[in-house]
Amino acid sequence: MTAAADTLREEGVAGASARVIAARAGVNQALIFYHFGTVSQLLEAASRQAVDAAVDYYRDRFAEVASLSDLLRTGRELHQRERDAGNVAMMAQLMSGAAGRDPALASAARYAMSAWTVEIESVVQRVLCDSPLAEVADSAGLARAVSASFIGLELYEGVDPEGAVHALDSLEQLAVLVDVVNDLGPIARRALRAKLNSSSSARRAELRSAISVSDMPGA
Amino acid sequence: MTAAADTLREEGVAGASARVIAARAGVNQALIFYHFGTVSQLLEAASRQAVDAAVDYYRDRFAEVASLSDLLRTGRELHQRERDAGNVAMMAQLMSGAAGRDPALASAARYAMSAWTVEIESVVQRVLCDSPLAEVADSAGLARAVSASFIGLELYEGVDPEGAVHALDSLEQLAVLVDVVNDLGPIARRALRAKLNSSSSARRAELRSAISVSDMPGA
DNA sequence: GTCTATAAGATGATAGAC
DNA sequence: GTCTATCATCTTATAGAC
Repeated sequence: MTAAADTLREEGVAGASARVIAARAGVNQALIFYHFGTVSQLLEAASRQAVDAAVDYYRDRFAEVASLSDLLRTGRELHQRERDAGNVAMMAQLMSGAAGRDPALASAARYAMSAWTVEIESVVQRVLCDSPLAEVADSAGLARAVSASFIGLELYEGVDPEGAVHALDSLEQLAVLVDVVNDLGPIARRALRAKLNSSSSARRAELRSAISVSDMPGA
Repeated sequence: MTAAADTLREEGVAGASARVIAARAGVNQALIFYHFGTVSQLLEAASRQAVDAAVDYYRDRFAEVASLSDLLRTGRELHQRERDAGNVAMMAQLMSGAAGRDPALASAARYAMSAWTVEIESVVQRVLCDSPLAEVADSAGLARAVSASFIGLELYEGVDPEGAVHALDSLEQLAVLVDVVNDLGPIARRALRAKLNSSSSARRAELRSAISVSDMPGA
C-alpha cells in the first residue's frame, strides 16, 4: 500500500500499473490481485490509509485553532506539509482518474475529500461564528471550496511552479481582506446585511420561484 | 482533433488512446501517428485549438467588463458555459496527465493556463485599479489562483456534484465581501493600509532577509 | 492521405506449483 | 501467501499496399 501510494503520487494514475507498484514494493505483480482484487481497489485502500493518517495528524492541531489568524497560520503549515508529503497530488490523481468512470477511484476521491472537508468545516465554523463574516460564509461550502482549490493549485504547480507560488501568495494577501472586514466589526456587519438584502435576495427569489416554493418573506 | 478533444473531456487521459480517438473520428488509428507523431502530441494540438477558440470567444466579452459586478456576472456565465463545453475538464485532464512527466501534455497544460490567465489578469487589473482592493490584490497571482481553483472545482464536481455546487455557491456569497470592502471605499482603504503595515510587512521582512536583500525601507 | 497488417511491448488477470 | 508461467487484450508505433 505504501508503494501504491508513492507510485500514485510520483507517476500519476497513468503510471500506477500493477507491475510498477509491485516492483516498487519488491514483490510479485500477482499479489496485488490476490490481496486487493484489482489495481484500482489497491489504490483506493492505499489512499484511504494515507488520508486517514494525514487527517488524524491534523485533528489535534485543528482543535487548537481559535482565531482567524490561527487558521491562516495552520492552513499555511498544512498546505506546505501535505504538499511535501504528496497527499494533495495523490488526491488530484484520484479525482482525475475517477473522471474516467472508475468506481473504486471515484470512491477513494469522495472519501478523501469528505475526510478533509469534515475537519476543515468544523474549524471554519468555530472561527467564524462570532465574526461578521458568518453572515455571508457558509462553512460547509467554504470548506469544500478551499479543499477543491488546493487540488487545482497542486495540479497547476506541477505545470508551472513559479506561477503557482505567485497564485498562493496573492491568496494570502487576499486573506488580509477577510481580516479587515473582521476587524471592522459592526460597520462591516451592517454593510454586509445591506448588500445581502439588495443583491442576494433577488437571486434567491429567482431560485425559489424556479423550484416553485412561494413562502418567501414579503418584498 | 475534435474527436481527440471530446475523448479527453469524456474519458479522461487514461481513456484517450489512439484507437479510441480514431474510432470516434471514423478513421484509422495509424493516421494519428502520421499526422501528429504521438497521441500526446495530438492531444496537445487539439487542446490548443479548443483553448484558443474558447479564449477568443471571451475576449470581446472581457473587454466590456467595467465593474466588479460585471466581472462576477461574466465569471458566472463563463464558468457555466465552459463547464458545459467541457473545457475545464479537459484542462484538468491535461494537468493530471502532465504530472506523469509527459512533456507534450505538460506543454499543453501550460499553454491553456497561460492563455486564460493572460485574459483574466487584464480584466481583474482594469476592474480593481480604482478600488481599495488594489492595495492587496496582485492581479497576476489572482488570475492564476482563480483559474487553478476552477480546475480543482471541476475535478471535485466529477466526484461529488452536489458538494461542488455548494462550494461554488459559498464562493459567490463570499464575493459579496469583496463588494462591501469596495463600497466602503476610504474606510476600507485606511484599514487595509494599517493591516498591511502591521502584519504583512513582518512576513516580507523575513522573506527579504532570507534572500539577503537589505534595502527595505526603515521600519 | 488513408488504409491493412503487423511488430514489439505493456496491461490486467488467472492457474497452479510451492 | 508468494511465486512462476501464461492468457487475452490493449497499447504505441511502423512498413508497405493502394
